[in-house]
Amino acid sequence: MKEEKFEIDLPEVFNLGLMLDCGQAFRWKKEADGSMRGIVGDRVFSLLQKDGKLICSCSREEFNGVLRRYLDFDRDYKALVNIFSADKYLKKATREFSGIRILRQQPWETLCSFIISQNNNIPSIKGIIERLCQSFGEEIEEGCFSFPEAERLKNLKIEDLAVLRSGFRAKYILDAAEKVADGEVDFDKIESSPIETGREELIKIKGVGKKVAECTLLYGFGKLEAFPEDVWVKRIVSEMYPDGLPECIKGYDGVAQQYLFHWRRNGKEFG
DNA sequence: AGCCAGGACAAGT
DNA sequence: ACTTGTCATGGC
Repeated sequence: MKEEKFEIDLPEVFNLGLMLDCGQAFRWKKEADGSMRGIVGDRVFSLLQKDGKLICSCSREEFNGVLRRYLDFDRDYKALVNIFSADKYLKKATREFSGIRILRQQPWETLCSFIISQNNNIPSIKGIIERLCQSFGEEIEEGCFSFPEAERLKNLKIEDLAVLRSGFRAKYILDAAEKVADGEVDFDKIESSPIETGREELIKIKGVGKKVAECTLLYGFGKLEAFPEDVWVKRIVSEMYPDGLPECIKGYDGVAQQYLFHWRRNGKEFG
């Protein structure tokens, strides 16, 4: 099989390694040569950021059809970061961790991943997801498995998921698979509706509360006004923004949240 | 060894 | 409408 390559110039605010490993997605791995290897849908991609270019192990058509959207390639993050700089903490966070973009992952994978994330830590989340894919996904290439569809999971029983070691979350995964596969939670509707509709739909799933719903809407549906509040972001809000979030993030609350989350999680408090 | 983790839920005020 | 105990499991 021939290894295709496609190169493209990068926009200004773009850090591939950071955006793929800052708690949005859980399946990308950094290779020895610095490239990132991961799976989107039923394709394995190897991506390398080098000298202002992105080098992709795929064709131009696949980049335009899959990665351009996944990486939020065409949004002007430079302008966005500039708007955020009106706030002093965001100014620091965006400078220190410049180049984070909000990924647009597949909705089902996003939903399922953040159900698994609840009351859990990132290394453990990655392990559970990896075992989920190995156990129930399709092997695309040697050692690379797709994320199993809701239809694949919906008829499984709790015992079948024991291999995941996902604890109390197993029953939540099954309820989500059932409601999504049966259309009781309608992804097309969520995508084409205002965010409030998505919130109402997603929390119909057992084990999906406000936080998981916001994460799904942000990372899976591109609703950048979604604002997930996990323990870290709650600390940020209570310590730095006791009187409310800054006006400058309006409409892009989730983007600001991602910078602050990563900043705080990497040991920064007040600076 | 014990505490915590990108929470949600049910039961109790 | 707010607070609290509980839920599995693993990482550190």
